[in-house]
Amino acid sequence: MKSMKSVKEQIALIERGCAELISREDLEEKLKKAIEKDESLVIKAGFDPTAPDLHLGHTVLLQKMRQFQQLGHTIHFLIGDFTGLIGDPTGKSETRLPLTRDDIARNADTYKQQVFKVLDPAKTKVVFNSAWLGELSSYEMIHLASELTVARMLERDDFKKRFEAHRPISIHEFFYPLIQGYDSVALKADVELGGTDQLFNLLMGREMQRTRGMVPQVVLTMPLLEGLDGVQKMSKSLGNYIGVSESADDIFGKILSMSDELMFRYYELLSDLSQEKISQLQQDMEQGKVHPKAVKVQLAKELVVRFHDQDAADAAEKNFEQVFKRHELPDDILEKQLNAEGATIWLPKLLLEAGLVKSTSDGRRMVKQNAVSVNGEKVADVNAEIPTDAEVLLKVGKRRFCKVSFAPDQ
RNA sequence: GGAGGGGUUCCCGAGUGGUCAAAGGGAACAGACUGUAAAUCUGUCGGCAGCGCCUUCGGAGGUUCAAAUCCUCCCCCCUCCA
Repeated sequence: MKSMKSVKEQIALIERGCAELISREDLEEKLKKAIEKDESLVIKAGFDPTAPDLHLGHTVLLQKMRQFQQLGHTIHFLIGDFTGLIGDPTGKSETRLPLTRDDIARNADTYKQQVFKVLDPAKTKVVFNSAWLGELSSYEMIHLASELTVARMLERDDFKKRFEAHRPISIHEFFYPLIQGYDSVALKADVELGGTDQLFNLLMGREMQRTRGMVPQVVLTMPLLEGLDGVQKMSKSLGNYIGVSESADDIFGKILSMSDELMFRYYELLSDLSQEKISQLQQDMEQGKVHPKAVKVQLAKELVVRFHDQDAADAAEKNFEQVFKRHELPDDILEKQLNAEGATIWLPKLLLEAGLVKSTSDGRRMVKQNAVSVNGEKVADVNAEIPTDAEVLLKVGKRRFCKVSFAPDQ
């Protein structure tokens, strides 16, 4: 811890990109003490155990967590296996299925695998809130509930809206913020990180710590990253996400296909570039000094490097140029072997079996829409028959390829 | 416990006996134009050994030549009163 930076330097770094810091004075105080005593702060961030499929939206938070690690602090990566049973109240949350011990262990492994693409494992403690929450008796649980009033709960925006709209709020949903707050007590968290939508829950931790005479945690919220549609927040269920485990080509392609407007949002929230450099890029682009696509490529490469490596990023770029700019074939095309059941095969059927369309009807449509090519030649005839005596190269739309070979029918 | 409202294809949402695979919008997909950007225009948007046929409108029955539409029972959701 000898090399810990000054309070000022640390705060400057921590504040960057954040939505809200509550409060700066508290953080200063905590950092000062940490430096004096040569200790690291306990940084808490909670994650839902049900969807261990991290996407770029999560990494906004992870990046911030990594910064804390670089400053010498310890991350407590909290997997809300207990809270997961409740489900964060979203207003339309379905009843969660109870997770088994095995599920949780498996999910935790997946989490680690993905999280450590960003975080430093040596400075990360993975913890489960069932460890302490599972120990609470019903008496203690009810006692916990007595700490807060309904009116206080209704201050939470989401609850308030639902209450005013006469939409249902289940009692158990009140426990979510309560329990999340209690987690902070149990962990003795110094700082808790979360998305802006978590503000209420994060503040709850502050409040509950204060009630117990602890120095309340500092709350740091990060903006929510919009999904590829540019409107709704990135989420797996909306299908507008880029997963950290996706292939280099996919990450690259998805970044390139998003709107220019959105690109700078991604720069701000995801890039390691300094704010000044980002502004410079934006300015250069607006003045026509740089092509928007080049700016986008830079971002795409930075992210591919982060989740894969430099080689993968270069390859992805090369592949991309090859396929979309020069309309050539990608280097690695999915190959499939099918059984030849006759001398020829109906094209829509072939597309289906190659996995390029979801039904023969879909295949017919694609053919009709002039989206299909066989061995480089567009085929628009719905009744086309393809000979099964040679390998065929299929292409549907701009990015779906498959090389099919036929095995003699048994 | 009582009263009322509602469940339609991915989403919103029309449709109250045939002309309904079901209006309209959104999303999505494909084509043109591009930078796999935006905007715009066009088309598609249940399935199928292959265009005519099959299955869809919460579920199960029924009436009818004909049902998303009418009847019966059931399930689910919401609101108000208690």
